Amino acid sequence: MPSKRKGNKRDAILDAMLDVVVERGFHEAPMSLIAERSGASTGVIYHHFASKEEIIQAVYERTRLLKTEEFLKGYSPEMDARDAFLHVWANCYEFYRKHPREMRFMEQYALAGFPCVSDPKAAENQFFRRFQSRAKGGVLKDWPQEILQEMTLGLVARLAQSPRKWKPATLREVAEQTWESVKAD
Amino acid sequence: MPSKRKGNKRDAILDAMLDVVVERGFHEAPMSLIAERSGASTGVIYHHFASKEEIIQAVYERTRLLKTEEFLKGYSPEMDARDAFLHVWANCYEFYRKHPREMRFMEQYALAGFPCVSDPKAAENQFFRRFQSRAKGGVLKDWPQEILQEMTLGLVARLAQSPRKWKPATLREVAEQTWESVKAD
DNA sequence: AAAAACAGAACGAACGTTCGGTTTGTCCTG
DNA sequence: CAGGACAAACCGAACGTTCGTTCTGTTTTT
Repeated sequence: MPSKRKGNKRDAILDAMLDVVVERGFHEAPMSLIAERSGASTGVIYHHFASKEEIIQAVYERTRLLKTEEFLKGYSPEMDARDAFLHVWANCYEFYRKHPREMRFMEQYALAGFPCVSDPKAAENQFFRRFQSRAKGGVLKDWPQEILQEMTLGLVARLAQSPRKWKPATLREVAEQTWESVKAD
Repeated sequence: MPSKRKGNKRDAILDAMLDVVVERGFHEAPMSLIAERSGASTGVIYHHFASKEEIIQAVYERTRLLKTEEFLKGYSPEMDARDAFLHVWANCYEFYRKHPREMRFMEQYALAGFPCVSDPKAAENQFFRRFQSRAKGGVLKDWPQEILQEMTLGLVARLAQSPRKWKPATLREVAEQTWESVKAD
């Protein structure tokens, strides 16, 4: 049971919801279990949150913010295009590797039909504005952004999700080959 | 309410479960709604299936079989490597386009922690045996199969999932570029 | 006439939520 | 610095609802 600062159990409740949803799915995530895992009583849970759904939304929002921050860490628009691409690729892989539970939660959240009030791909979009297609003065192939995104960061997400750990050399090769695939000729 | 042959409601129940799960998630998929949507009473549902979970497993298995069949339609191991690749790529895209609900169900099923008794990627694996990496006498880059799979059929799955409909010319270009990315130099 | 398919009311269990009361923290006043 | 007052944090039993499942009986098929 992860205890947090100041005797406040709000974060512990969010952590518990994240864990339980990832382990067992939104079905089979009863409040009684959230209470047990977080070390909070059902009473205090409803002191912090109005409903179960509000907890889930809060986990979503907290994770979305964390992702946006870590994605763009150490990136600046002045970087050379290829370097910037490989840098964010690595950031992205690192994030998903370090936060596999958060990643699974986000995917399940979107798939299960919860309302995504704020764009879950905000981080990706922000980055891709740097690399607009050549027709718009960018350096990438003249394909729709969504396709380019799936070929690059979408691929990273799924590679990081795998239980296998890839050799750094292989990952580097994949990243470089990907860059070759999407950059304008 | 899709009615089926022979007055048998088994299929209608599976269809209803598929629809409801995709629309609302495994949570919020009560039997009462399955009964209403399928036009079957709760009594007859439990005549055909032992439990709610068994219905879900049956939907999973039915979809998995359908997918395996359609993936490899018109494919034979004697085809030229590049042609075979592009052919199955197109099959794959078509399948996901024609069966978006089935696709979402399968993803949610795997994510929500249901036991995958039979390999959900059986179709992909069967196809990829044709294209083993060069180190094993194949024609693809010497990367792990899982990576190659994500770069190719995994990408198709994502593209087909998008609400946007891509131009056939663009798709063809993406397919060809993908082949260039994964084939051995 | 026997079996399979079907209907829908009913049941117990489990769920999300509420409620009354207790502890802990904070800050004001003398 | 003591003490009292107010609020926020907290607990867990209890409530009403809804869920998955069962049961008894009816209709349809073979």
